[in-house]
Amino acid sequence: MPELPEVEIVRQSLLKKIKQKKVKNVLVRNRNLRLKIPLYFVGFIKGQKIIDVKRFSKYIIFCFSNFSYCLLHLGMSGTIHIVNKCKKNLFTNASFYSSPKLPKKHNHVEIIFKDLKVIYNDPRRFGFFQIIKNSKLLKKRFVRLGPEPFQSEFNLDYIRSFFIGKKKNIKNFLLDQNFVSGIGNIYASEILFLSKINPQKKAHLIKENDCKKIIINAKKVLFRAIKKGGSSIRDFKNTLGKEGNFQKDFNVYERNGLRCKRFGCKGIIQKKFISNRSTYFCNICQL
DNA sequence: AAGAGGCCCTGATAGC
DNA sequence: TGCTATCAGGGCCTCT
Repeated sequence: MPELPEVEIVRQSLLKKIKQKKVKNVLVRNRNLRLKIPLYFVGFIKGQKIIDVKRFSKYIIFCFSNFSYCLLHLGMSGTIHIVNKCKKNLFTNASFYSSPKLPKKHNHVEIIFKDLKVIYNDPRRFGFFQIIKNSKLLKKRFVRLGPEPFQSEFNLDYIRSFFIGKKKNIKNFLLDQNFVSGIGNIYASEILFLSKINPQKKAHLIKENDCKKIIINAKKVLFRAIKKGGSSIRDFKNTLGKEGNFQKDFNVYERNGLRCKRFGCKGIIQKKFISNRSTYFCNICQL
């Protein structure tokens, strides 16, 4: 599901709902996520006040009042639901919380506040929570990751020096979180389409002008996707269970066999597996 | 050292 | 209806 824009949508609604609130309780139904939830997890978080909810790349960062943190990565299929406490049913435990279309299976973790709860659901369990005990360790956690496309460090000099002598194709570089972080399989194809670059082009052969296009279009695609509430294909929903809208704006992703949307282009969108990941591009304007 | 490939896991869908 | 195979938006590990 989630690339940078989807994670940002989730972050924004979490911040709005739980900032300055105290964690009343934590319920771990299944600790076997990608990283096993440690035994001290509940005790560590319980009683903490959420002073901020930040994000780096595809990681949500809960910031606690004692200067510790909890990372949350949604993996491929993780979703967050925020459910309000339902006053009407205060005396019946059965429907204590209002829950429109709340999935019953795979609700692995619940973080409970006075007036609402945050539910983590993840069928494939590729997501994880991770306690980070201080800001020094937080910095260390992300030290290997490349800059986000929005950061000034993601500039022409950085990209050009990174690409020197590299024979890996550009599409795999956009997916490489150590080069640039936050881009996933959908937006990699979309960025290369806007930049008119063939996804299989070797990085060391990419000219300065194309690097500039990547810088501009990476920002553009991610920014637009955030504005549209993220992309919903298969299972992404925001914290209220509503779908995003950016999938309607896809130029290439899952459009194989269809006409290129670029004005005047007669191309047909192709699907090709590059390193086992589906990749979409126009056979004419991305030559 | 860089780069390709496998693997973690469940669910939806297609084909027989 | 019910099998099996294939594919999913991520990231880490291992092998060459």
